[in-house]
Amino acid sequence: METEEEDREEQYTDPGGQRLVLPEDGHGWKKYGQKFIKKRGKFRSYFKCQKQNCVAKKRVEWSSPDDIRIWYEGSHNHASSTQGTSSSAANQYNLYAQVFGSDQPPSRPHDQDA
DNA sequence: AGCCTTTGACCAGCG
DNA sequence: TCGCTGGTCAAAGGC
Repeated sequence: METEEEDREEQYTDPGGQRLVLPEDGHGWKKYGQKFIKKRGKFRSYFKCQKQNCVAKKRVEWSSPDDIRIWYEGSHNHASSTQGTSSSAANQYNLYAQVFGSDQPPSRPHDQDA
């Protein structure tokens, strides 16, 4: 439906020196931090929308270039950069996108000690 | 020149 | 009370 699946591949550098391929959402994201979640044994990157009116945030968690998890937090104040031929789903509220299949929301069900 | 990326440190909240 | 983690910000460097 409103799922604008722009399958573009963006490359980000992994602390290990690898290249991660993230699907472009049609927005400009600015990376503002990266941390290693010991509780999960995975890396987590923090992205923020470049628009000042945009308070949307993007988070990427991955343990391997083949196992990446991405979810969005907040909502966009402007339509997707990718000219929405039709109505873009950029005005949705909290939504977490599962690019690599279905998974869990941003909420941590429980922190299993590592 | 501008823009983006990366790392470290700091802070806060919670157990 | 302390420790720990997670999250954000800042600065610098590079292209």
